[in-house]
Amino acid sequence: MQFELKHTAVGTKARAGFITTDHGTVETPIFMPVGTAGSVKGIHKRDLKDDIKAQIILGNTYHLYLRPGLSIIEQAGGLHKFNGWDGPILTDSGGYQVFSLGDIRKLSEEGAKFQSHIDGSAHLFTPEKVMDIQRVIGADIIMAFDECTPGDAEYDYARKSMEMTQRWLDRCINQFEKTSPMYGYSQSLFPIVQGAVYPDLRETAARNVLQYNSDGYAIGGLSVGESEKDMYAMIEVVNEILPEDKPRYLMGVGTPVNILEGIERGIDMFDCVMPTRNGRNGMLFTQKGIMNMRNKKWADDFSLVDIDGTSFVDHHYSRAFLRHLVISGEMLGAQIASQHNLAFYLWLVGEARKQILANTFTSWKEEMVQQLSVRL
RNA sequence: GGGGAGAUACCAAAGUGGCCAACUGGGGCAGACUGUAACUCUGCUGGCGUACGCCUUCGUAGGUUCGAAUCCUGCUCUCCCCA
Repeated sequence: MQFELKHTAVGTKARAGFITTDHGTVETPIFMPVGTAGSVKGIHKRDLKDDIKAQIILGNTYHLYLRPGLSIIEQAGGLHKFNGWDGPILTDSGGYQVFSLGDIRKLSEEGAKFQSHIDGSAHLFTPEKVMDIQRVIGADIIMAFDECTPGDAEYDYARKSMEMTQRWLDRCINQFEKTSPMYGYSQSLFPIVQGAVYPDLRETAARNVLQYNSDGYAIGGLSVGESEKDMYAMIEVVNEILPEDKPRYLMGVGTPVNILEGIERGIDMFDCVMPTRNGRNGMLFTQKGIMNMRNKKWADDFSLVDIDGTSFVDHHYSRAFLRHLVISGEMLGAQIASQHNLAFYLWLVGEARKQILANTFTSWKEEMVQQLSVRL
Protein backbone atom coordinates (compact mmCIF):
# COMPACT_ATOMS: atom_id res chain seq x y z
CA MET A 1 0.00 0.00 0.00
CA GLN A 2 1.28 3.46 -0.92
CA PHE A 3 0.18 6.88 0.23
CA GLU A 4 0.77 9.97 -1.84
CA LEU A 5 0.08 13.29 -0.23
CA LYS A 6 -1.02 15.48 -3.08
CA HIS A 7 -1.90 18.73 -1.41
CA THR A 8 -2.49 20.36 1.95
CA ALA A 9 -4.91 23.28 1.79
CA VAL A 10 -3.08 26.54 2.41
CA GLY A 11 -3.29 27.64 6.03
CA THR A 12 -4.84 24.38 7.25
CA LYS A 13 -4.01 20.78 8.01
CA ALA A 14 -6.66 19.48 5.61
CA ARG A 15 -5.07 17.16 3.08
CA ALA A 16 -5.86 15.50 -0.21
CA GLY A 17 -4.02 12.41 -1.31
CA PHE A 18 -4.07 8.93 -2.82
CA ILE A 19 -3.92 5.54 -1.18
CA THR A 20 -2.94 2.86 -3.66
CA THR A 21 -3.63 -0.77 -2.85
CA ASP A 22 -3.45 -3.87 -4.99
CA HIS A 23 -7.22 -3.54 -5.41
CA GLY A 24 -7.14 0.03 -6.63
CA THR A 25 -6.58 3.60 -5.62
CA VAL A 26 -8.53 5.59 -3.07
CA GLU A 27 -8.78 9.38 -3.15
CA THR A 28 -8.50 10.95 0.28
CA PRO A 29 -10.06 12.25 2.38
CA ILE A 30 -12.38 9.27 2.16
CA PHE A 31 -15.36 7.80 3.93
CA MET A 32 -15.50 4.00 4.08
CA PRO A 33 -18.95 2.39 4.26
CA VAL A 34 -19.15 -0.25 6.95
CA GLY A 35 -19.94 -3.80 5.90
CA THR A 36 -19.51 -5.61 9.18
CA ALA A 37 -20.55 -9.06 8.03
CA GLY A 38 -19.11 -8.60 4.57
CA SER A 39 -22.01 -6.63 3.17
CA VAL A 40 -22.91 -2.99 3.48
CA LYS A 41 -26.39 -3.60 4.83
CA GLY A 42 -29.02 -3.34 2.15
CA ILE A 43 -26.72 -2.11 -0.61
CA HIS A 44 -25.81 -3.97 -3.80
CA LYS A 45 -22.17 -3.75 -4.86
CA ARG A 46 -23.31 -2.18 -8.13
CA ASP A 47 -24.90 0.70 -6.23
CA LEU A 48 -21.99 0.87 -3.82
CA LYS A 49 -19.62 1.41 -6.69
CA ASP A 50 -21.58 3.23 -9.40
CA ASP A 51 -24.17 5.18 -7.45
CA ILE A 52 -22.65 5.80 -4.02
CA LYS A 53 -19.13 5.91 -5.45
CA ALA A 54 -17.61 4.08 -2.52
CA GLN A 55 -13.92 3.46 -3.01
CA ILE A 56 -13.13 1.21 -0.06
CA ILE A 57 -15.34 -0.66 2.38
CA LEU A 58 -14.97 -2.21 5.82
CA GLY A 59 -15.44 -5.67 7.15
CA ASN A 60 -15.20 -6.95 10.69
CA THR A 61 -12.87 -9.67 11.93
CA TYR A 62 -15.04 -10.73 14.86
CA HIS A 63 -18.24 -11.06 12.85
CA LEU A 64 -16.70 -12.80 9.84
CA TYR A 65 -14.76 -15.17 12.06
CA LEU A 66 -17.96 -16.21 13.82
CA ARG A 67 -19.98 -16.41 10.63
CA PRO A 68 -19.47 -17.70 8.00
CA GLY A 69 -16.15 -18.71 9.59
CA LEU A 70 -12.60 -18.81 8.27
CA SER A 71 -12.92 -22.07 6.40
CA ILE A 72 -15.59 -20.70 4.10
CA ILE A 73 -13.76 -17.44 3.51
CA GLU A 74 -10.56 -19.27 2.73
CA GLN A 75 -12.36 -21.63 0.36
CA ALA A 76 -13.86 -18.60 -1.37
CA GLY A 77 -10.38 -17.20 -1.84
CA GLY A 78 -10.68 -14.32 0.60
CA LEU A 79 -13.32 -11.73 1.34
CA HIS A 80 -13.03 -9.93 -2.00
CA LYS A 81 -13.89 -13.10 -3.85
CA PHE A 82 -16.54 -14.04 -1.33
CA ASN A 83 -18.55 -10.83 -1.37
CA GLY A 84 -17.71 -9.73 -4.89
CA TRP A 85 -16.28 -6.35 -3.96
CA ASP A 86 -13.07 -6.10 -5.96
CA GLY A 87 -12.01 -2.71 -4.63
CA PRO A 88 -9.96 -2.11 -1.49
CA ILE A 89 -11.22 -3.53 1.81
CA LEU A 90 -10.22 -2.71 5.36
CA THR A 91 -11.02 -5.01 8.26
CA ASP A 92 -11.43 -3.90 11.82
CA SER A 93 -9.73 -6.20 14.29
CA GLY A 94 -12.51 -6.82 16.79
CA GLY A 95 -11.08 -4.16 19.08
CA TYR A 96 -14.35 -2.29 18.96
CA GLN A 97 -16.17 -5.44 20.07
CA VAL A 98 -13.91 -5.47 23.12
CA PHE A 99 -15.73 -2.23 23.90
CA SER A 100 -19.24 -2.84 22.59
CA LEU A 101 -19.59 -6.42 23.81
CA GLY A 102 -18.38 -5.41 27.26
CA ASP A 103 -20.92 -7.60 29.01
CA ILE A 104 -19.95 -10.80 27.29
CA ARG A 105 -16.19 -10.57 27.17
CA LYS A 106 -13.27 -10.86 29.57
CA LEU A 107 -10.03 -8.97 29.09
CA SER A 108 -6.60 -10.16 30.09
CA GLU A 109 -3.03 -9.53 29.04
CA GLU A 110 -3.25 -12.52 26.76
CA GLY A 111 -6.26 -11.21 24.87
CA ALA A 112 -10.03 -10.96 24.97
CA LYS A 113 -12.32 -13.86 25.64
CA PHE A 114 -15.65 -13.34 23.91
CA GLN A 115 -18.92 -15.08 24.20
CA SER A 116 -20.38 -15.25 20.74
CA HIS A 117 -23.40 -12.96 20.44
CA ILE A 118 -24.83 -15.58 18.08
CA ASP A 119 -24.73 -18.77 20.12
CA GLY A 120 -22.94 -17.89 23.35
CA SER A 121 -19.90 -20.05 22.56
CA ALA A 122 -16.54 -18.94 23.99
CA HIS A 123 -13.76 -17.59 21.76
CA LEU A 124 -10.36 -16.20 22.63
CA PHE A 125 -8.95 -13.37 20.55
CA THR A 126 -5.26 -12.72 21.01
CA PRO A 127 -3.23 -10.24 18.97
CA GLU A 128 -1.60 -13.17 17.18
CA LYS A 129 -4.87 -14.87 16.41
CA VAL A 130 -6.44 -11.66 15.15
CA MET A 131 -3.53 -11.24 12.71
CA ASP A 132 -3.97 -14.81 11.50
CA ILE A 133 -7.69 -14.29 11.02
CA GLN A 134 -7.15 -11.09 9.08
CA ARG A 135 -4.65 -12.90 6.85
CA VAL A 136 -7.40 -15.36 6.01
CA ILE A 137 -10.02 -12.68 5.42
CA GLY A 138 -7.49 -10.95 3.22
CA ALA A 139 -8.35 -7.26 3.49
CA ASP A 140 -5.94 -4.78 1.93
CA ILE A 141 -5.66 -2.89 5.20
CA ILE A 142 -5.92 -4.71 8.49
CA MET A 143 -6.07 -3.26 11.97
CA ALA A 144 -4.10 -3.99 15.11
CA PHE A 145 -5.98 -5.63 17.94
CA ASP A 146 -6.60 -3.01 20.60
CA GLU A 147 -8.76 -2.24 23.55
CA CYS A 148 -11.13 0.52 22.55
CA THR A 149 -11.08 2.48 25.80
CA PRO A 150 -14.47 3.91 26.81
CA GLY A 151 -14.76 7.70 26.57
CA ASP A 152 -15.46 8.11 30.26
CA ALA A 153 -12.48 6.03 31.46
CA GLU A 154 -10.57 7.31 34.49
CA TYR A 155 -6.98 8.31 33.88
CA ASP A 156 -5.49 5.29 35.56
CA TYR A 157 -7.64 2.84 33.63
CA ALA A 158 -7.00 4.69 30.38
CA ARG A 159 -3.24 4.58 30.95
CA LYS A 160 -3.18 0.85 31.68
CA SER A 161 -5.50 0.18 28.78
CA MET A 162 -3.36 2.21 26.41
CA GLU A 163 -0.22 0.44 27.59
CA MET A 164 -1.77 -2.95 27.03
CA THR A 165 -2.82 -1.86 23.54
CA GLN A 166 0.83 -0.97 22.97
CA ARG A 167 1.99 -4.41 24.08
CA TRP A 168 -0.71 -6.00 21.94
CA LEU A 169 0.48 -3.88 19.02
CA ASP A 170 3.98 -5.22 19.42
CA ARG A 171 2.62 -8.76 19.28
CA CYS A 172 0.47 -7.87 16.27
CA ILE A 173 3.47 -6.53 14.39
CA ASN A 174 5.52 -9.63 15.22
CA GLN A 175 2.83 -11.98 14.07
CA PHE A 176 2.16 -9.89 10.99
CA GLU A 177 5.83 -10.07 10.03
CA LYS A 178 5.97 -13.78 10.63
CA THR A 179 3.07 -14.43 8.27
CA SER A 180 2.34 -13.65 4.64
CA PRO A 181 -0.61 -12.65 2.53
CA MET A 182 -2.53 -15.71 1.31
CA TYR A 183 -4.03 -14.56 -1.93
CA GLY A 184 -1.24 -12.93 -3.91
CA TYR A 185 -1.76 -9.28 -3.02
CA SER A 186 -0.23 -7.29 -0.22
CA GLN A 187 -1.73 -6.30 3.11
CA SER A 188 -0.88 -3.36 5.36
CA LEU A 189 -1.24 -3.28 9.14
CA PHE A 190 -2.33 -0.05 10.82
CA PRO A 191 -1.53 0.52 14.51
CA ILE A 192 -4.17 2.23 16.63
CA VAL A 193 -3.52 5.14 18.97
CA GLN A 194 -5.51 4.99 22.20
CA GLY A 195 -5.36 7.14 25.35
CA ALA A 196 -8.97 8.20 25.95
CA VAL A 197 -9.30 11.96 26.51
CA TYR A 198 -5.90 12.46 28.15
CA PRO A 199 -3.48 14.46 26.00
CA ASP A 200 -0.35 13.03 27.59
CA LEU A 201 -1.56 9.46 27.06
CA ARG A 202 -2.48 10.23 23.46
CA GLU A 203 0.94 11.78 22.94
CA THR A 204 2.71 8.77 24.42
CA ALA A 205 0.63 6.39 22.32
CA ALA A 206 1.18 8.38 19.15
CA ARG A 207 4.95 8.46 19.64
CA ASN A 208 4.97 4.75 20.40
CA VAL A 209 3.41 3.71 17.10
CA LEU A 210 6.00 5.63 15.07
CA GLN A 211 8.66 3.00 15.78
CA TYR A 212 6.96 0.52 13.48
CA ASN A 213 7.04 2.72 10.39
CA SER A 214 3.66 1.40 9.31
CA ASP A 215 1.84 2.20 6.08
CA GLY A 216 -0.77 4.17 7.99
CA TYR A 217 -2.00 4.98 11.46
CA ALA A 218 -5.35 5.01 13.15
CA ILE A 219 -6.82 6.99 16.00
CA GLY A 220 -9.22 4.87 18.01
CA GLY A 221 -11.23 5.24 21.17
CA LEU A 222 -13.00 8.39 20.04
CA SER A 223 -16.73 8.99 19.62
CA VAL A 224 -17.25 6.49 22.41
CA GLY A 225 -18.90 8.73 24.95
CA GLU A 226 -16.48 11.66 25.31
CA SER A 227 -17.43 15.22 24.35
CA GLU A 228 -16.87 16.44 20.79
CA LYS A 229 -14.56 19.08 22.20
CA ASP A 230 -12.37 16.36 23.70
CA MET A 231 -12.52 14.35 20.51
CA TYR A 232 -11.27 17.24 18.41
CA ALA A 233 -8.58 18.07 20.96
CA MET A 234 -7.29 14.48 20.89
CA ILE A 235 -7.16 14.48 17.10
CA GLU A 236 -5.06 17.62 17.23
CA VAL A 237 -2.65 16.17 19.77
CA VAL A 238 -2.17 12.94 17.85
CA ASN A 239 -1.96 14.40 14.35
CA GLU A 240 0.77 16.73 15.57
CA ILE A 241 2.87 13.59 16.05
CA LEU A 242 1.80 11.21 13.28
CA PRO A 243 3.92 11.51 10.12
CA GLU A 244 2.62 13.63 7.27
CA ASP A 245 3.46 11.10 4.63
CA LYS A 246 1.20 8.35 5.97
CA PRO A 247 -2.59 8.19 5.95
CA ARG A 248 -4.42 8.86 9.20
CA TYR A 249 -7.58 6.97 9.95
CA LEU A 250 -10.08 8.24 12.52
CA MET A 251 -11.96 5.12 13.50
CA GLY A 252 -15.73 5.06 13.83
CA VAL A 253 -16.38 8.73 13.14
CA GLY A 254 -18.91 10.05 12.62
CA THR A 255 -21.51 12.68 11.90
CA PRO A 256 -21.06 14.79 8.77
CA VAL A 257 -19.85 17.65 10.99
CA ASN A 258 -17.41 15.36 12.82
CA ILE A 259 -15.96 14.34 9.48
CA LEU A 260 -15.41 17.90 8.30
CA GLU A 261 -13.84 18.78 11.63
CA GLY A 262 -11.63 15.72 11.32
CA ILE A 263 -10.57 16.60 7.80
CA GLU A 264 -9.69 20.11 8.93
CA ARG A 265 -7.42 18.56 11.55
CA GLY A 266 -5.61 16.35 9.07
CA ILE A 267 -7.57 13.09 9.02
CA ASP A 268 -7.65 11.15 5.74
CA MET A 269 -9.92 8.18 6.39
CA PHE A 270 -13.23 7.73 8.20
CA ASP A 271 -15.75 5.01 8.73
CA CYS A 272 -19.02 4.97 10.61
CA VAL A 273 -22.22 2.97 10.81
CA MET A 274 -24.21 6.16 11.11
CA PRO A 275 -25.28 6.59 7.48
CA THR A 276 -26.52 3.00 7.28
CA ARG A 277 -27.85 2.42 10.78
CA ASN A 278 -29.49 5.81 11.13
CA GLY A 279 -30.75 5.42 7.60
CA ARG A 280 -32.42 2.15 8.53
CA ASN A 281 -33.96 4.00 11.44
CA GLY A 282 -35.37 6.70 9.19
CA MET A 283 -32.81 9.48 9.42
CA LEU A 284 -31.47 11.23 6.34
CA PHE A 285 -28.40 13.44 6.17
CA THR A 286 -28.44 16.15 3.53
CA GLN A 287 -26.54 19.31 2.62
CA LYS A 288 -29.39 21.35 4.05
CA GLY A 289 -29.67 19.42 7.29
CA ILE A 290 -31.10 16.33 8.93
CA MET A 291 -34.49 14.83 8.12
CA ASN A 292 -36.28 12.34 10.35
CA MET A 293 -38.40 10.62 7.75
CA ARG A 294 -40.76 9.29 10.42
CA ASN A 295 -41.94 12.79 11.18
CA LYS A 296 -45.46 13.55 10.05
CA LYS A 297 -44.38 16.66 8.17
CA TRP A 298 -43.14 14.50 5.28
CA ALA A 299 -46.38 12.57 4.88
CA ASP A 300 -47.67 14.76 2.05
CA ASP A 301 -44.38 16.18 0.81
CA PHE A 302 -44.29 14.84 -2.74
CA SER A 303 -41.03 16.56 -3.63
CA LEU A 304 -37.93 14.50 -4.36
CA VAL A 305 -36.03 12.88 -1.52
CA ASP A 306 -33.07 15.22 -2.00
CA ILE A 307 -32.98 17.62 -4.90
CA ASP A 308 -29.28 18.27 -4.24
CA GLY A 309 -28.45 14.59 -3.87
CA THR A 310 -26.18 12.60 -6.14
CA SER A 311 -27.89 9.24 -5.81
CA PHE A 312 -30.45 7.62 -8.05
CA VAL A 313 -32.79 7.31 -5.08
CA ASP A 314 -32.68 11.07 -4.49
CA HIS A 315 -34.36 11.76 -7.83
CA HIS A 316 -36.63 8.77 -8.25
CA TYR A 317 -38.60 8.71 -5.02
CA SER A 318 -40.64 11.32 -3.17
CA ARG A 319 -40.28 12.16 0.50
CA ALA A 320 -43.90 11.18 1.05
CA PHE A 321 -43.32 7.74 -0.46
CA LEU A 322 -40.09 7.25 1.46
CA ARG A 323 -41.86 8.18 4.69
CA HIS A 324 -44.59 5.72 3.87
CA LEU A 325 -41.98 2.97 3.35
CA VAL A 326 -40.15 3.82 6.56
CA ILE A 327 -43.34 4.02 8.63
CA SER A 328 -44.56 0.76 7.14
CA GLY A 329 -41.31 -1.02 7.91
CA GLU A 330 -40.80 -1.82 4.24
CA MET A 331 -37.29 -3.03 3.41
CA LEU A 332 -37.08 -0.60 0.54
CA GLY A 333 -37.31 2.33 2.93
CA ALA A 334 -34.17 1.22 4.75
CA GLN A 335 -32.43 0.62 1.44
CA ILE A 336 -33.28 4.02 -0.01
CA ALA A 337 -32.27 5.82 3.18
CA SER A 338 -29.01 3.90 3.43
CA GLN A 339 -28.17 4.49 -0.20
CA HIS A 340 -28.95 8.18 0.06
CA ASN A 341 -26.91 8.62 3.24
CA LEU A 342 -23.89 6.78 1.89
CA ALA A 343 -24.01 8.73 -1.35
CA PHE A 344 -24.22 11.91 0.69
CA TYR A 345 -21.24 10.95 2.83
CA LEU A 346 -19.18 10.12 -0.24
CA TRP A 347 -20.25 13.37 -1.86
CA LEU A 348 -19.23 15.23 1.29
CA VAL A 349 -15.69 13.87 1.40
CA GLY A 350 -15.33 14.19 -2.37
CA GLU A 351 -16.39 17.81 -2.23
CA ALA A 352 -14.04 18.39 0.71
CA ARG A 353 -11.25 17.03 -1.44
CA LYS A 354 -12.06 19.46 -4.24
CA GLN A 355 -12.15 22.37 -1.82
CA ILE A 356 -8.81 21.31 -0.36
CA LEU A 357 -7.24 21.16 -3.80
CA ALA A 358 -8.66 24.62 -4.54
CA ASN A 359 -7.50 26.01 -1.17
CA THR A 360 -11.07 26.96 -0.34
CA PHE A 361 -11.68 24.28 2.24
CA THR A 362 -11.94 26.41 5.36
CA SER A 363 -14.63 28.82 4.19
CA TRP A 364 -16.58 26.01 2.53
CA LYS A 365 -16.38 23.88 5.66
CA GLU A 366 -17.59 26.71 7.89
CA GLU A 367 -20.61 27.17 5.67
CA MET A 368 -21.36 23.46 5.51
CA VAL A 369 -21.09 22.99 9.26
CA GLN A 370 -23.78 25.64 9.74
CA GLN A 371 -26.19 23.75 7.51
CA LEU A 372 -25.42 20.14 8.33
CA SER A 373 -26.88 19.98 11.80
CA VAL A 374 -30.06 21.91 11.02
CA ARG A 375 -33.16 19.83 11.78
CA LEU A 376 -35.43 19.95 8.78
C1' G B 1 -89.59 -16.66 16.38
C1' G B 2 -86.47 -19.27 20.56
C1' G B 3 -81.84 -19.47 23.35
C1' G B 4 -77.09 -17.43 24.59
C1' A B 5 -73.04 -13.77 24.72
C1' G B 6 -71.48 -8.88 24.62
C1' A B 7 -71.05 -3.23 24.32
C1' U B 8 -64.17 -0.09 27.77
C1' A B 9 -59.90 5.31 25.02
C1' C B 10 -57.83 5.53 17.38
C1' C B 11 -58.08 -0.35 16.96
C1' A B 12 -57.88 -4.89 19.73
C1' A B 13 -58.25 -6.24 24.65
C1' A B 14 -57.68 -6.54 30.42
C1' G B 15 -60.31 -4.76 34.49
C1' U B 16 -66.28 -7.05 37.53
C1' G B 17 -67.48 -1.89 44.29
C1' G B 18 -62.48 2.20 46.41
C1' C B 19 -55.11 0.66 44.86
C1' C B 20 -58.79 3.31 37.63
C1' A B 21 -57.69 8.43 33.53
C1' A B 22 -58.17 2.78 33.43
C1' C B 23 -53.03 -3.47 32.42
C1' U B 24 -51.20 -5.01 27.70
C1' G B 25 -50.49 -5.15 22.37
C1' G B 26 -51.12 -2.57 17.83
C1' G B 27 -51.48 2.14 15.68
C1' G B 28 -50.13 7.32 16.22
C1' C B 29 -46.56 11.31 17.75
C1' A B 30 -41.59 12.53 19.09
C1' G B 31 -36.43 11.37 20.56
C1' A B 32 -31.86 8.41 20.42
C1' C B 33 -28.29 5.87 17.35
C1' U B 34 -20.62 7.43 15.80
C1' G B 35 -14.11 1.08 14.29
C1' U B 36 -22.91 -2.53 13.71
C1' A B 37 -25.20 -8.12 19.50
C1' A B 38 -29.28 -2.61 16.17
C1' C B 39 -34.96 -2.75 9.85
C1' U B 40 -33.13 -1.37 17.02
C1' C B 41 -34.05 1.21 21.57
C1' U B 42 -36.56 5.11 24.68
C1' G B 43 -40.57 8.47 25.94
C1' C B 44 -45.52 10.27 25.27
C1' U B 45 -50.45 8.89 23.61
C1' G B 46 -58.77 11.91 27.22
C1' G B 47 -58.65 17.71 28.08
C1' C B 48 -56.08 21.96 30.56
C1' G B 49 -51.41 23.02 33.28
C1' U B 50 -44.21 23.41 33.78
C1' A B 51 -45.93 20.94 38.12
C1' C B 52 -48.68 19.28 43.25
C1' G B 53 -53.41 19.29 40.51
C1' C B 54 -58.19 20.23 38.31
C1' C B 55 -62.01 18.77 34.71
C1' U B 56 -64.68 15.12 31.52
C1' U B 57 -64.71 9.56 30.41
C1' C B 58 -65.83 2.76 30.20
C1' G B 59 -73.26 1.97 24.71
C1' U B 60 -77.52 5.01 26.78
C1' A B 61 -81.17 6.78 30.65
C1' G B 62 -82.10 6.19 35.57
C1' G B 63 -81.15 3.81 40.42
C1' U B 64 -78.38 1.53 44.83
C1' U B 65 -73.92 3.18 47.68
C1' C B 66 -69.83 7.37 51.61
C1' G B 67 -67.86 5.66 46.78
C1' A B 68 -69.66 2.51 40.33
C1' A B 69 -66.15 0.84 34.19
C1' U B 70 -67.54 -2.72 38.01
C1' C B 71 -74.16 -3.93 41.45
C1' C B 72 -79.76 -3.17 39.90
C1' U B 73 -83.70 -1.60 36.16
C1' G B 74 -85.34 0.26 31.34
C1' C B 75 -83.75 1.34 26.43
C1' U B 76 -80.49 1.01 22.00
C1' C B 77 -77.11 -1.74 19.25
C1' U B 78 -73.77 -6.02 17.97
C1' C B 79 -72.46 -11.13 17.63
C1' C B 80 -73.29 -16.57 18.05
C1' C B 81 -76.50 -21.02 18.10
C1' C B 82 -81.33 -23.24 17.03
C1' A B 83 -85.80 -22.77 13.93
